[in-house]
Amino acid sequence: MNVYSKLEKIKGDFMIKLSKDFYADETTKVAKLLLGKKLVHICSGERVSGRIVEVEAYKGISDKAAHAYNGRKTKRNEMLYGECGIAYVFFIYGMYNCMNVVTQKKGEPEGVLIRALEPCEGNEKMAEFRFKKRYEELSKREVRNLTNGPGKLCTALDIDRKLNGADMSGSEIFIEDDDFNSFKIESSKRINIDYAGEAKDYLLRFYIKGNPYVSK
DNA sequence: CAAATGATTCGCT
DNA sequence: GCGAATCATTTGG
Repeated sequence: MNVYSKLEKIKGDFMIKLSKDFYADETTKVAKLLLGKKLVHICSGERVSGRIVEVEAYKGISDKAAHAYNGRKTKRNEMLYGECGIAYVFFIYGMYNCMNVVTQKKGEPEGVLIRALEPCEGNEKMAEFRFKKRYEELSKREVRNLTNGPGKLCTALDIDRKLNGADMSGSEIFIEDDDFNSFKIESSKRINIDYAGEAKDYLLRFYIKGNPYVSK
């Protein structure tokens, strides 16, 4: 399977943008493969990006924690039912956005929640979006809290519902493989899904062992 | 440090 | 109305 659509040369390094095919696979497998990849949003022509260090798999119809559990389909979650490789961005707790990438085949409403990033490029823009300050002015605590949670990373990368349905292989928001592979994967229960019955105990959260930007 | 609490809006029942 | 795939702040040790 050719999972790569494009080879791009940026700042002297080879970056490979993940194509739609990458996301067509089984959700848990895609979730683990996304660890170490780089999420990029082009903001006013500038690359703002972070390495994916924490994800959760949501297994759709059979998963009590998933928005599409039992085939539930609404205006809000309809993106999950479409083609894979699409962004599903939803608004939560009155204030925050969370971002998923849709996986598997059309009609299989599954996805991977991006839960934390390690900042890579565009630190000045991230500092502005998150704290309305210059990067140099951030406290140590603010630097550590730039992108270490699903709502935080959306604020830092200026991701909101205007990107719901965006093609993740397009030119505005996408994920790159830059061959970062030197890490161990840990798994755990998913976060803040106490309502989900037996599904709350599934080990569908994956993160890079020891990475300081994994959410607390 | 950990635990508790308030913020604030949308989508669905 | 109510609860939500969250976070910042405060409080107490």
